[in-house]
Amino acid sequence: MRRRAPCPGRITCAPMTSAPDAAPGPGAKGALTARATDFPRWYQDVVARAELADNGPVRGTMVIRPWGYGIWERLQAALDTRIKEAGADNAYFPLFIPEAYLRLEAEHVEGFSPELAVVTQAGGKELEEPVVVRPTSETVINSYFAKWIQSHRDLPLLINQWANVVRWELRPRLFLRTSEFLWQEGHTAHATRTEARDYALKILSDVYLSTMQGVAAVPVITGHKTVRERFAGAIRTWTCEGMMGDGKALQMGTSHELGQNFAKAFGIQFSDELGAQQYAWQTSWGVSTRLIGAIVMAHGDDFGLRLPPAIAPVEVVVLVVRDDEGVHRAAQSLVADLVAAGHRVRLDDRTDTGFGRRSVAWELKGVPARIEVGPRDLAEGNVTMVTRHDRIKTTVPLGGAVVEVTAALGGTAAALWAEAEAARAARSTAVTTVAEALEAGAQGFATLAWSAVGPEGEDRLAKEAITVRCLQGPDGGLAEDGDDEDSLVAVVGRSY
RNA sequence: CGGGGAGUAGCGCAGCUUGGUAGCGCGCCUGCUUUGGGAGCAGGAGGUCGGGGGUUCAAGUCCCCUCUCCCCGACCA
Repeated sequence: MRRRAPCPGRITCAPMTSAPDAAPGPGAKGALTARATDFPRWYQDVVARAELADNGPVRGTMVIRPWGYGIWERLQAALDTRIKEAGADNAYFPLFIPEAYLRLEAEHVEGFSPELAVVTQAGGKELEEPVVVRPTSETVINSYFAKWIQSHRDLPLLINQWANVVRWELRPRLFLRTSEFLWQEGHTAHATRTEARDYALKILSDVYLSTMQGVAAVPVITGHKTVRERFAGAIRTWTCEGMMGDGKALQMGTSHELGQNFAKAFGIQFSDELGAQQYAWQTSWGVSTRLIGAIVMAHGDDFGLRLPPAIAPVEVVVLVVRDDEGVHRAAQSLVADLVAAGHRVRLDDRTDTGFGRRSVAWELKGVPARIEVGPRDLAEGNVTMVTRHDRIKTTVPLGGAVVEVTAALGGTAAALWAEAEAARAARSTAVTTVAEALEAGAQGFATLAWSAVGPEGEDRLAKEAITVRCLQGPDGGLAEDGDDEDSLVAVVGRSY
């Protein structure tokens, strides 16, 4: 990487004086808990100190603060573009669902009933028919699909909605598990099983994998869930599983083949080309604000959050080091140049607050690049650039700062990706027995033949809080329709 | 629901054993000096001690009741 090398055109290339081992310890003022010391505590600290979110007044609820919501908006934009490219249109369905709808699909209601919030009183009186707050919208949406779909010409029907959903949680964790969260849920109906399956896989790769890996720079593995782990009401659940900094897996998104389960429950039928009545084949798929938690836990370090530029609400912050007219002028014009170059920029000219405090604040928030404009550098026509992911400081000529920042931002995502992938590789082990999987799975991902596990092995693993995260084909790719169960590979580990 | 803990300033906590003026750190406000990695000094604001009852001359502290929250055991984006 150019910035590390002694570099012509620059005056100095210095790493920061405080190496990672100079991380603030427990005694330091306002320090973060070290990630290796207590990962859950570190996570909470980062979420709080980076001002991503607060706990809501009702247990399990979450207030998403502007910085956290800014990340969500960037993720949303990336996902929404891809969803539309996949042909789905946005729509909106109601928050309240008749309780009776949930009961129409047996597995579905069984899967969700423990976490339903049910409204029994409204308008000052008991409701004759209780309504549930949607935990997901299969039931309402499909009841309308049944009305809208009459002919094979109405298919495929591809709908997405951005919404909040409620699943009452006993053990809440900000972004990862809250009683209310924001997500996107897609619901589609197709004429054939193959078409539905292909669409579920298209979403998995072209929307989810593309966003998680290409935008958020989080490496994920894909595969399908075991019967035990799959979505209530699906015939197959495809999943994206990321590995967090402590070796635990996080389910970051799922895409389901629903078969004809809901079509039969809700009467979604169409006349085919021959005039015969057929039940539609369906999919549903979703990702949520949990992705923010994934980004924190996959990329964060002892100094706080680290964001890939594509989802950072601010890509570059220009810091006025001290109150000086020339410095202010230079900083302002640099901001203008950066904006003109297409970057999301913020000017920090709060010189009534100490420089160190402001630096630390932006570092905690994970802003990918900072430019420090101070009189000392400026006297020599320079500014200092700091890249967040490696915390390396570089002195660059003022006139070349835009080019330098653009180049640095271009390398940030790749660097974060490489680091996360190396961490995952270091915690991934191939094993052959359930006993070995118990050990390796406690540290990270253990891979072994599914035939060596099976539903019985799954129970054994579950006693140690280890689950099958996904099943893959013999070559490590997605399983093909014709694959023999015994040829599959299981990836197991602890999870959030 | 079973087991373990905690409620005192915005946040984190001490004080309770042995009742006697409500404290500390961080944060916040004002002023001055500062500002190139969490600044210093001085001054200041901020409290129904979770709630109710009782004992006592006197309760954050002792007794009874009650509420809430957190952590560990069965599900999930």
